[in-house]
Amino acid sequence: MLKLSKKTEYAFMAARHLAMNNSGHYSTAKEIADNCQIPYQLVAKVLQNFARNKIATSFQGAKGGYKLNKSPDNISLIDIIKAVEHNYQVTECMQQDNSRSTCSHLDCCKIRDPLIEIQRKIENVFEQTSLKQIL
Amino acid sequence: MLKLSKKTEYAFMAARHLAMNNSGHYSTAKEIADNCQIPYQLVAKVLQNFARNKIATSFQGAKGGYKLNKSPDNISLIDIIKAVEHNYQVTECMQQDNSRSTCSHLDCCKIRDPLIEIQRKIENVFEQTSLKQIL
DNA sequence: TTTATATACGACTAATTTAGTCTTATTTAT
DNA sequence: ATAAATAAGACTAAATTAGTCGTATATAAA
Repeated sequence: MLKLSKKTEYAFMAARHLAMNNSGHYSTAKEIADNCQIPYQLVAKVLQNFARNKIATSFQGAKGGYKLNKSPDNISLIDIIKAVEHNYQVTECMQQDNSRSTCSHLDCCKIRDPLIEIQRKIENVFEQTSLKQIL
Repeated sequence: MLKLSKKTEYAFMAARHLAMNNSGHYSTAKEIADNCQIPYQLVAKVLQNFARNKIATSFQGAKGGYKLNKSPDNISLIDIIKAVEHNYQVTECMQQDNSRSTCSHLDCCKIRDPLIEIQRKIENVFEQTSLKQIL
């Protein structure tokens, strides 16, 4: 429990790679996959998510690739997480697409509200850590 | 990702139930299962874990059950989590039974050390929240 | 001393989620 | 044209999580 998914780990690695590339050319999915030894298709999707979420800009075609939109100290880990994870809430009943009413534990479950506070604190940890800090 | 398992949710609920029982008799697995609408066998195991980890004391036989060993403000959520979850680390490579050498990402993976710090902060959130706070 | 009611616990199965692959379309520099 | 890249959905495999079953043991009370 509370384990980061590979998707998030790969996203951190890919973001790190993009942040450290100052060679002029755009970083490609293949390059990152090879360099970090992670499956090509997975990095590719992570990078597509970065582009969709404005963390990076993509350039299609030959000599294409990705570059970060902001400097690493202006990108927080929560931005990266939110870009690749559909749901990163600590409990199911906190997930956006779940209304409270779907909880099967009814009124017995009084742990939801205190857990929301915990969720907030954990999110804060990721929000306060910038990409620069993991370079 | 970062989702608490049902096991942990059930553990929080069961601990809450134990904490609020001042009726004199020991709380049984069946009672908690019925009251909280969670599968009997699962609560039973959670409670067994509580007993093994000295969070609660068990009494076998008829009129048996469980009672907490400490007052709710002296039990932190991390105690409860550690009692029921074998591994609660945020990344695989942080899990006790994994040495660094098993990481397939080799030296490319520089995210481990910063994540250890994040792990520490998250653990801290659970450590600083007592059972009393979720009653 | 038998019965009913509990915990203890390992083995197993089912369900869900996560990880990874395959395929096809589109874009663009050369 | 061709090669090299992103874009994206459908699919499969693997792993984890959730839940069940069966059996042993302990104990209060009839």
